[in-house]
Amino acid sequence: MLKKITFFFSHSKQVFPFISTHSYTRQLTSSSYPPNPPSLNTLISSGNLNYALLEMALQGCEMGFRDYDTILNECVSKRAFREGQRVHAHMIKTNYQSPVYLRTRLIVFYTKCERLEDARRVLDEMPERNVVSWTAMISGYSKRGYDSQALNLFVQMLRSGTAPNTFTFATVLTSCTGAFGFDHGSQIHSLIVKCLFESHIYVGSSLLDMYAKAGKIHESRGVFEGLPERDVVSCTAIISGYAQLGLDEEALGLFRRLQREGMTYNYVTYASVLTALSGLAAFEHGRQVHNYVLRYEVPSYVVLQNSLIDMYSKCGNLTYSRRIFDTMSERTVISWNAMLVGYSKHGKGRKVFELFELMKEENKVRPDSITLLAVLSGCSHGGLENRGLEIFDEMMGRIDGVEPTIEHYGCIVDLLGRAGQVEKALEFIKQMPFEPTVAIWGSLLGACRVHLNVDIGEFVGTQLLEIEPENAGNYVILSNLYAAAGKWEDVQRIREMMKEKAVIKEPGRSWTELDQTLHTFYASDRTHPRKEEVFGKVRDLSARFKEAGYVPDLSCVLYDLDEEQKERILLGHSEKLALAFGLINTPEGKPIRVMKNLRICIDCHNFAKFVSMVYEREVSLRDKSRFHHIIRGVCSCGDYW
DNA sequence: GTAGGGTTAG
Repeated sequence: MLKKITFFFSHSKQVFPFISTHSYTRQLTSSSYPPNPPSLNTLISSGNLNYALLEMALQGCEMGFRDYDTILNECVSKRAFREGQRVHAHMIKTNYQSPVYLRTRLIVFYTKCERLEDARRVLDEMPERNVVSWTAMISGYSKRGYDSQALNLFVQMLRSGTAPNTFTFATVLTSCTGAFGFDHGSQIHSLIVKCLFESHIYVGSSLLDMYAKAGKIHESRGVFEGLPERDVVSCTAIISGYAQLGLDEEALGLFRRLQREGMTYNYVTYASVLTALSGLAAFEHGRQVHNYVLRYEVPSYVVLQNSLIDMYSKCGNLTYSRRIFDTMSERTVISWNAMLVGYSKHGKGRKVFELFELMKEENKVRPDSITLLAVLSGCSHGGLENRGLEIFDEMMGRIDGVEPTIEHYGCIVDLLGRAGQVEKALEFIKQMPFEPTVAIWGSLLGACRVHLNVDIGEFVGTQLLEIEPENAGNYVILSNLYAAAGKWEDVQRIREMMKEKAVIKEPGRSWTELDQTLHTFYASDRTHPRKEEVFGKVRDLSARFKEAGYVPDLSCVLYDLDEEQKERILLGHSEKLALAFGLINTPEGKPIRVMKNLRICIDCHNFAKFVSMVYEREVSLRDKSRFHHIIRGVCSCGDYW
């Protein structure tokens, strides 16, 4: 199938008007000494909080509503916790009867200073509350990620008979995430409809985002299309909804449509567009976005740089990623993680380790759970088993360190399995404080296949088929293992089981970029306009490679067919079609880049090695989880993935 | 006095 992404940044002048930054300095003229001592409000608004507080104390001040209001406002904007606390104490000491308005300010003050318990105490002690005080507290919980507290408080608010307003709904919907997000969110949606707020732009964008995050993209789109007006946030929310679900082409298509319709965008929109481009590995398009972003320096520039690091890495160009990383004036933990993950997925274990050391040395940003995942997986794939184990032990032993999750344990299973220590990996699984997941069994099964451990492989495979009988991939790996061990009866048995139970979820799809167009191929594709030419090329390649020693791995086909038919199926694999297409259309010596939506099969991996040897081409193949850089028949993955 | 979208992994 031919999918062309139109060159959607071609009208740069209208689309991205040049943004000039004006800076001007305002000379503050110093006035003569004031004839009268400054009033409390003047002191506060001049920003001299401490002086204001001192005045307050010295005068044993009779503070009024306006004084408290102004000073608390100042404390909120400066996040001045100690000072605000003193103001609160002053209110209590002088027995000031705060109105709802000021108590709400106190709630906001405490939530902004991340003192949720203090904020809640203020709310709980209020003699009367209104919708704003409830919403301020709900918002405090939501922003800090205390979703269940936010939802509980929302329910309490409803029970108290206070009607939510648009602020409340827009806020509380952001806490509808995770396992029950959709249940809560759709109930709240009903309330919104009843209150006639469905068309409200803030409520609507929060609502469509809730649906998108729950994976209900049709509902999300429905809300979006029903909005009477659109703005940058609602447009970005729907685009990012598609992108985050991996519906990259849809995200870009919608972006183009909205762009034609005159949508405005900002750095968040760019970040979402980059996510979609990364998914497609659309290098040239990504580079264009980079060009525009360079002119779009905003305070959140670091977010965009993080997206760019990731985009270049997912497009196979780590050099560009590192260049951005090195020139950043400020780095967040995400910047480090994006770079570390990049090295790790490209199989560059030593680079991962070096960068991690640099991160610790710089000591500006604390490693988090994702950092450790990247480092452990990098060590595992880069042959640095001992380093990986050391880091894991260190992590377990430290109080201030990262709490190990099941994923971290999974990395260690992978690391041991990859190093050939299959028994040790099994022991490790048995001692974990977690129930093993399908990912963990799957990783060990892969190790059993590579290291030909049929006994453990059988045990692991059986566990896996029980937990996840519908996943066709598990049958394939187990069958590969039996085939490699020459146990043909078992291969037959697995094939029968698969026919009975397995569901092939997603069809294999590969694509390659040529002249800013993505050419997509499905297995045994009959839709691409140049299919005859491509199939012919694959057949030629196969014949040529056989002379050089290529033997088709028929164990990758689980259908009950004769050998000739099996070979025909193998030759129709989408990766081979995309590789052949790349060979036809690119000049000699140019690296070939192919992307695949699933994991690459053993036979195609081997086929790609022959492409690299016979044609002396570098082949870069990105599958679902990692890169395979193949040079002269040797793959960066070390034949283990 | 209260509000919506974003970047790393899976």
